[in-house]
Amino acid sequence: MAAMPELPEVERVRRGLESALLGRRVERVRVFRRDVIARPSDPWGGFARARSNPAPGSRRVPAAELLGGQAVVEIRRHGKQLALIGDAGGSVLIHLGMTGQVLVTPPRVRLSSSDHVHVAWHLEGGGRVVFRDPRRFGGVWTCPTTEVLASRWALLGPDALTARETDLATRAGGSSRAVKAALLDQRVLAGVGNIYSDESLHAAGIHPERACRTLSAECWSVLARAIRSVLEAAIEAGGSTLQDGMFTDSAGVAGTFQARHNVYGRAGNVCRSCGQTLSSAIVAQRTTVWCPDCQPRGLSTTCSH
DNA sequence: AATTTCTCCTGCAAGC
DNA sequence: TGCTTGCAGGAGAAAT
Repeated sequence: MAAMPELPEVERVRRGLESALLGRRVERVRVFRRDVIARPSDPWGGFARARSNPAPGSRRVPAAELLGGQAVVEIRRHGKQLALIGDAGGSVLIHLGMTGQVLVTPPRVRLSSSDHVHVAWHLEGGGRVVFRDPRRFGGVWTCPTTEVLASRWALLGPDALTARETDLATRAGGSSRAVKAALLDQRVLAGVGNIYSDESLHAAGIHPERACRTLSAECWSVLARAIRSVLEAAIEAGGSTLQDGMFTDSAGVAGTFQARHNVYGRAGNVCRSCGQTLSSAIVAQRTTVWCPDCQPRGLSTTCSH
């Protein structure tokens, strides 16, 4: 029901920011909520930040640390994370969490923290980029150098858009966990969340509860290909925007891939491939939907393809 | 050591 | 109609 930015949605945002922000200089930065900002060097990488505004003892973040006065020279993405690179070498890492958005808005639209806008970057010559996130599972991390950014991203697995079967088999192959749990683990594979794990497993014909160690090399290969093709199709369709859908790209445009979901959100409906009723259960703490015919639970070491 | 469960937060929907 | 309850989930911390 909620709309979660996974890799395709973040990639749409990245592309939008590339056209709106690249080469532009940040004139002024406004911070409405200090507690969404941290540094990778903060305790636990700043993830366990205090939840009050401002957090007790939290510092005022210098504008230069948030790209103030700098031109944006590059916009990168790894998995679900986005980074704006400034011409002084520093960068701002943004994670959208569940309900985060990065929007390019006209300067005259009035903003406040009651709109859940937490940070606003005013651009030289007009225009503005804002980070808003009602549920505040997302956040902003300031990285003094691209090395700091790279070291943080090194904690993640390979980007799901380019990951190969050997990446998956090496990082998860021997595990007893359910294959869905492995796909959701960002240290295994970066960028896949609940929607695209279910869609990919359906496309690959693999049951979400199959233990990783029961998957053959052939299965991992089929799965890696399915992940890439599902993500590519989703990017092409502008990502998935669900009913209470927070997700839009940086211009506020919703995606259309939700209309092509084959399993996510369709429990009890019929499988579009075979007509069987789709099953649902909690797997890896997430609502999970699959087709009992297309994705046999079987203990065999081959997938259904 | 590996894996599972709990927690954070808000808005929407279902149920009485 | 208006309240309460439940649910959605990314990812670290805590528990197993």
